[in-house]
This record gives sequence, C-alpha cells and structure tokens, in this order.
Amino acid sequence: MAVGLREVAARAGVSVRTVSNVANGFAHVAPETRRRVQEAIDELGYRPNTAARSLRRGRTETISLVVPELDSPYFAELASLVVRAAEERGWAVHIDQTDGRADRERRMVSGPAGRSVDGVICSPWAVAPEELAALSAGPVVLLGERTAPGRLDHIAIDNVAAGEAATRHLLSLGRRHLAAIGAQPHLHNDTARLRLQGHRATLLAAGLPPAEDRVVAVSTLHRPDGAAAMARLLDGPSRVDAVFCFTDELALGAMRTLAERGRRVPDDVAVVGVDDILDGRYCVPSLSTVAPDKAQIARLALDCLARRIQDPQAPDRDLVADHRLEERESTLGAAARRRQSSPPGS
Amino acid sequence: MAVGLREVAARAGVSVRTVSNVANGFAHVAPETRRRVQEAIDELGYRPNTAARSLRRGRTETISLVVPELDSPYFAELASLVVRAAEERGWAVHIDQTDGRADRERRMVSGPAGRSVDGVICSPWAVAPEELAALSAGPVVLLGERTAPGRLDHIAIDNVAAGEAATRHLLSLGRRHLAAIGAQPHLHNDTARLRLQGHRATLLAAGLPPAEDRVVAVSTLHRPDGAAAMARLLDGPSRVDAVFCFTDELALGAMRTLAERGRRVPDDVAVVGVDDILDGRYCVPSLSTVAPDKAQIARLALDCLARRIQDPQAPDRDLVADHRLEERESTLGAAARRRQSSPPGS
DNA sequence: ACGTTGCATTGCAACGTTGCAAACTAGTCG
DNA sequence: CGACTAGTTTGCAACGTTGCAATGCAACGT
Repeated sequence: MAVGLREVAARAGVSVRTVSNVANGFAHVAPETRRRVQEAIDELGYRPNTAARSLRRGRTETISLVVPELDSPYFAELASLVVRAAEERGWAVHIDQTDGRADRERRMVSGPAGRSVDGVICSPWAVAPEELAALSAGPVVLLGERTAPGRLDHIAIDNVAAGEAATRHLLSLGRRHLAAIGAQPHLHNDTARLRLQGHRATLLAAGLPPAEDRVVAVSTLHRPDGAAAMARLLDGPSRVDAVFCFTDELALGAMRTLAERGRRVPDDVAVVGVDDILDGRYCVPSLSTVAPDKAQIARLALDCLARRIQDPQAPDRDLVADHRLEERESTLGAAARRRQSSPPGS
Repeated sequence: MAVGLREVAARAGVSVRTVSNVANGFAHVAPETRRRVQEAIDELGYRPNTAARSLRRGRTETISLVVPELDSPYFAELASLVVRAAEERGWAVHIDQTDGRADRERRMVSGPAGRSVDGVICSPWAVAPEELAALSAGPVVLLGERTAPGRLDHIAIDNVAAGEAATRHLLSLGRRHLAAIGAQPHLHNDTARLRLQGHRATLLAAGLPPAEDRVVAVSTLHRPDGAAAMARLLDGPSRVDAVFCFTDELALGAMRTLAERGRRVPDDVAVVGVDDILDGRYCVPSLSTVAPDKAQIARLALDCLARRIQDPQAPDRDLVADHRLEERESTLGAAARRRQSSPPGS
C-alpha cells in the first residue's frame, strides 16, 4: 500500500536516486526523465515519508510552539501568526500547552521536543528564563521578558515603555487616582514587574504619590482575576478613577465588575489594557490598549530560530518588538468612535 | 554530539537492543541490567530519535488538527481541548490553518499530512465533506455538519435542535420579531443551513410568519460580519426585537452595533449566539448562547481517530455531541445575574 | 541424565530516504 | 583522435530505531 521511491522508480524505469532528485527538484535531471518520473509520481500518488527524510537529513522542518494555554486570546492570536509565518518557511508547527506549570515548561524546552523538532519557541511563565537557558537542548527562542542576559535568544516588547504609555495616557485624561491590576510578585517572570515599573515611574514623574494599596496582584491573567481584582479595588478605601490592567483579559474582567457595580467606563473609571486582543475591539465600550506588534513578534521569533538552527553558536540576541497605544472608548468614551470611524476587521 | 542507543549501549556494556528494551519499558530485562542501562541513559541524556522511531514503527504518534483559523475563539478553545486530550494519549498535535480556503482544506486532508501524521482532525469550511472523504489518504475525523453520509467519521452537535433551542428561548421571552444572522447559502457547509432550519421550524410551529428579510447572510462568521449584518437589519424595514446569531462572534458584533445605535440589550433587542466562547461570559451584557460541549467534541474526535487508526476498515460513525442553552444577560437582562451569581472561571 | 520450559540477551535486517562518489554519456576542444 | 568537461544517472551506505528469530543460560520435571 505504501508508495515509496522504490515503487515510483520501478514504474518510471529509473533508479530510486533519480526519483529522489526529481521529487526534490534537484538540478541536472534531463527534461524527458523529469517528465516521466513526475508522471509516475502523480499516478502512484507518491508522498515522501517525512520520518525517513527527517532521519536521513537530520532536520524535521518542524518547530514547537510552547505557550501557557491556547484558549487565551493573546496566545491564540500569536499562535495563529506563528503558524502562518512558519508555513511560509515550509515549517510545520507543533503546539504544546504548559498551563503555566513549571515542570511542563522545563520538559518542553529540554525534553522530547529537543529531538523531534528543529527548534522551540517558548513563552515561559513560571520558570526563570535563566533556568530554561541552562536546560535547553537545542535552538530555543524565548518570548517575553528576560532581565538577566542568558544563553538564549529572546524577544519582547519594551514593557517599561508600555507601562509608561498606558499610564501617561490615563494621566493625560486628567485622571489622578490610578490603580494597576496584574502584579505577579510570586513569579519568576519579569513582564508584570516591568510594566509596573513603568507605571510607577510615570506616576512619580507626574508628582503623584505612589499608592501601593492601588496595585493589585493576581495569580493568573484571565478575566476572572481582573474581575476579582477590580472588586477588591472598589471595596477598598482608595478612590479610583482609572485602571491600568497588565493584560486585556484582566481589563475585560475589570470592566465586567465595573458594569455590575454600575460604574460607567470611562466616565467614572477609565480602563486601559495590554495585548490588543480582538475582543477588545468589539466589546462595549471598546478597550484602549497597548498593542504589541504580534505579527512582528512572530516573524522575529522565526527569523531568530532560523538563524540559530543554521548556526547554533551564533551570539545571543535580544530583540525588541514594537508596540503602540490604541486609544478607544474605555478611555476616550464616545469620542473614540468619531476618531476611529469604523472598527477594523478581524 | 548526538546520543543514540549505540552510545548508551557502549557505556552500559550491553547490546543496542537491550537499551532499546529498557528505554521502551519492555518486559524481561533483569533488574540489575535495567538499573545499569538506565544510569547510562540518564548520564548521557539520551533521548529517543523520533524520526527513526516513526520510520521503524510506522507510527508518528502525531495527529494533525486542521481548522479555518486559530485566532477565532471557538477554534482556539477547541484546539486547546484537543491538544490536552491528545496529550493524555501521548500524541503530539500539529496545527494547520486553512483560512477557509478550499485548496488548503483539500491539501491538508490528502497532502503531506497523510504521511507524517497518524490521523487528521479537520473542521472543514469551504469543501463539501463528501469531497474530502474521497480525497482522504488516511484516518480522518470531520468536525461539523455532514448531511450526506460519506466514508469518514464525523462529529457534530444537533444543529437543528440548537437552532430550535435558541429560537424557543427568544420566543419564551415574549419576542415576536425574530431575526437570524449567519446564513451562508454560498458554502458547501451545512451547519448554518441546519441552524436556520431549526429556527424556521420553531417560528412556524409558533404560528409566526416566515420573514425572509430578517434572515441575514454573512460571508464569514466573525464580529465584523455580525456588526454589519445587524446594521443592515436595523436599517431595514422590519421591526426586530430579538436576534439569533449562528455564532457568538457574530452576536458580539451585533451587540456592538446595537450599542452604537443606542439600542438596549436585551430590553430593545435580545441576542443569543452559539459556541459559548469565553468572551461571551464576560462581555456586557453577558451573552446567552447555545453551548456545545467542546470538551466532549475533542474527546470524541480523538476516540474516533484512535479507533480508526487501529482499524482503518471500521465502519463510519456519525457522533452527536451534547449542547445546552446558557441563558445570560443578553436575553434575560439583570435577572441573569441573580440566577447565576458568579461568572464561572475561565 | 536429558529434554523441556521460560527468561534474558543478542545479531541481523529493514523501515524510506539522501549524501557521497563513482560511472556513464555526449559534446567540446586541443 | 584522444583528453577533457559538463551534464546526467546510478549504487552503496548510512541515519537510529525496532521486529524477528535465534542464542545462551538456568531451573524444572520425568
């Protein structure tokens, strides 16, 4: 049943090697031979055996994408872009979820993936990048923050600048009682810390006193965490007229709580998030956000990986992807609709 | 550099075959030998070469998941569940996106996937299931509707019943001017047609006249399509006090338009969708929806695939997954919040 | 004592492909 | 005309693993 080079060769009356040459588009095959072989390939429906090819070539043309979870919009959108970009290179993508569990992150970077894929793009959550660097058994590109320089390539947006941009935007609206949702002091993950740093620095520069009771920590970055955090803020002693959420999902949860409590957004409380997930464009009110250039992140990650696969000894790179502030209704109110007449397509 | 059975065998002083036996947990290995070999495996950091194993065994322990797009919440959530379920079986998942393009759907079912994976789970969009059945070159499970019986296993919810449930719910609220968004007459895809069929049948049974001008066709099922469709309805001549959207994304788009036009949901227009995507639980108002049991779909798909991999000649199966109506604020209003006190976690 | 049984271990071949280098052909040049 | 070049095709071996069948060995029953 299985059609291999052998069968095609027999049919076309040439050697196995010649069929291989034709199948791979190698040079120096006589036009007439090529035609005859191609015909046999088509007739028999030959498909190269990926396993044999990988074994022989030592390359799988497959990469692994490791994310905490795929049902989170940010990672889903990122995964979509990575798959698309990989496809342009002829690479297949193999997806793993870690659920943010440290053991799984370690395994994905060091484990079986190290042998069955050419490289790994990993978005770590619980494990410190330095540790992952030590474990890696092949080309690995990390997505997200890394403060200490390590052995691995790494791509992130400027999270301090992102925190500053969001905070400046809220201040520019005249808000003076800013809260932040999304600190994660318990994690070896610097993303939240850097966003908070940008937030604090901007408040300080504006002459506003730091208000630690208005910085709310969360255990994960999903809507329920944002909703609970917002409830805690509203139940707390401090007045709040603006909230910087470290992810859009947190922001959507926060807006949910605000709606339930009858607070108007942005009139009573302005909200800004980070990630620019699709939901944020269509929810009511639409969500202002710091938008990382996800397509660029995907592209850079693959470039990096390609380079490292080609030369495992290449020096480390730390690349910074672009971001920009998207001002929408959750901060500007109805004015946003005039500014950006029609919501962009998905 | 590459550590294979050969190196481990040399180190442990046994044959290559014995190392293989230990690595695979085969029976009849003396405890002492096992210990020594395991030690060598650990010390050298041996990882089995997947390509060689696949070549020899004829199985890749990998499946392919083919969806129109991964950034669509429904497919992202489904993919997440499929990856999780596959992992329990020790299978890797390889993800492809078709963008709803017919050529890509055909290729994914018949193409390279047929040789490098043990099976394919495909959610077709543009190509008729019957055609895909004819093309398939290996175990394939189709997700979504299929009216004509074919050669392939297939899993779906009862879309007629789903359409009925949504419509009955709207009628039970006293609405009498129902619209439907999401018809797709141009596609070889019966999902929309069956949901519409359930919708119409229910209206008819309630003695309401069919109102074809209140059935809006869309080209894709995303938020912008829903927003545009809703605008068309509001600009049309017919009064509308309830909308059944064939997906939650369409519903979110529709609610966006309603908000922009100052219509209250559900007071002026009640909205119900299908899919139960996470966004629907946290948007304002939260979205009533017909919730397919996505975890069950994922599980059934893998069961089906496992069975077919084991026995390619097994008879076709058409499995029906459960669904249930989730009544939330977009139809019940504030009452929904009392009924379901706290929104479930993600 | 000898055949039998069952466990533990092994060597050999093969999975389908491609790298390598050699072999062959035809055309060109000195 | 023979040597050389360029173009085309080929056989062989190997990638790392596992199926198969055979081997060695000790314990057992008769």
